Amino acid sequence: MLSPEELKESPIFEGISYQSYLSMIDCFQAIQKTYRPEDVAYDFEQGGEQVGILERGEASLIRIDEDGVSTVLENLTVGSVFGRSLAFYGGSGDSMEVVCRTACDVLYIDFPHILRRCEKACAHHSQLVQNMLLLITGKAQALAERIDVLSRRSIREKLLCFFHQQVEKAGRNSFMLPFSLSMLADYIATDRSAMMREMKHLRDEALIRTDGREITLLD
Amino acid sequence: MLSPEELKESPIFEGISYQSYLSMIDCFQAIQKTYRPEDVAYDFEQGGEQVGILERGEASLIRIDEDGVSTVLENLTVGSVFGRSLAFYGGSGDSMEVVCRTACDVLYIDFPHILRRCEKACAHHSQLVQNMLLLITGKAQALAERIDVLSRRSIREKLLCFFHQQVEKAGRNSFMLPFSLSMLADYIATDRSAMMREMKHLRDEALIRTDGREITLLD
DNA sequence: GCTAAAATGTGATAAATGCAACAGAGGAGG
DNA sequence: CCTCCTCTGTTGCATTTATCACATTTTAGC
Repeated sequence: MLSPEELKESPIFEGISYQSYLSMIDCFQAIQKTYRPEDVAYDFEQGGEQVGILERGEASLIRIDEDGVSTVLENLTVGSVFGRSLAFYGGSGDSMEVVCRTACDVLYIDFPHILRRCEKACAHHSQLVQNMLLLITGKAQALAERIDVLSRRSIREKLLCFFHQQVEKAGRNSFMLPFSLSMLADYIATDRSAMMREMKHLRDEALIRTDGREITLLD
Repeated sequence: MLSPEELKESPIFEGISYQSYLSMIDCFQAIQKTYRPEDVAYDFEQGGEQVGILERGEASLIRIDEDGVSTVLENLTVGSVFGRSLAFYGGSGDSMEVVCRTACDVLYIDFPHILRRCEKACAHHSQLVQNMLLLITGKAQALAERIDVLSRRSIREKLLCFFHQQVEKAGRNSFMLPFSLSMLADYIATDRSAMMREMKHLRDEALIRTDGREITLLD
């Protein structure tokens, strides 16, 4: 349950009065949960039609294949949404989980309920649908960005594409890596040592400069 | 402009009366256009805040890099949405276009307008937001599926992942490839001949059987 | 501060992949 | 019928990438 102050910060309930919020929580049977680092917040096997909205903290959506190899599919931050209804990475018998990287607050809502007309009088139901539209648009953008990187044919191109994206966001030609180099290798779906070698080449050719996790694109 | 019959088939205007549709077309300044095969329906440079909704036909979202190499980023079918606001593959200076594969009808709407409260009385504005939510959810699912494939580490794994997805959708262990083998290589971001080689290996090991574009997963 | 764990950095070698080149099959259009 | 074009299928060879192995540095926990 959110306090009136927290409500203002909530990505999904933004623009909704505290009064409406209370009746909507009831109407949607929304559940708020708090997790500690390393906790598993959501399992795609069970999850059902529930969608999770990350209200606080950072988490990762992990895929674990038959051989036990795990891969980060998405990095979730405040305002990220997840759930089988939204992005069912299905087919192969791999299991998938949302694992908290930090302490997290997650709000769960029954997704089909959002799309149904509200029997009880939820004054701001349509506002909530609109907020959800914004959140999912954000998700689509993040996924599209990732595809832009992954569809490159070599490690070098993947790295440069990712660096360009980050530089674009930062608004200047250097930026802080949002995660470790190991996770970067995972993000671009290549071997870590191969990626390190390629980064060295980029440094040698003076295409980038690195200082810890700060990376500068030279032009 | 849609006829009352066509309206019923429209993914974005579903559940909206013809009367409301007419006033919404006006309110949203929606524009419907028809294209022939090979036409460019949308250029991400110009497109602005408009989103396109594919009402009829098939199209592809293509990225063209500095060297002129083009890559299929998305395959669009009826109900697909596209536009810079939805998925800005930005950063690198590559250009991006939506190219029609068949004859297409596309409806363009100003996206921010959807999110603003309607000054004129659009009775079904919230229904439209809800429909848009469904369409974008579909897009997110398609993107997530692609990432599931692209995040695999080898051609073999990519192929098997893709085949499993298709088998899952078909509901039986064989399916028709939705596009040519050349485009499949593009979809999984690898060299065509390398992919052909790997498919031969899969055939030799009796993991799959192929007959033209019909592929059967053996177990 | 100490210790264990994770992250970083590098190299040799094997395996996978990309590239270029070619040839046959099939379709579209004159 | 012929021609042009795209799709399919295949190969040898060069390059890229993954694997393994190791040393060093940084981080986190007690």
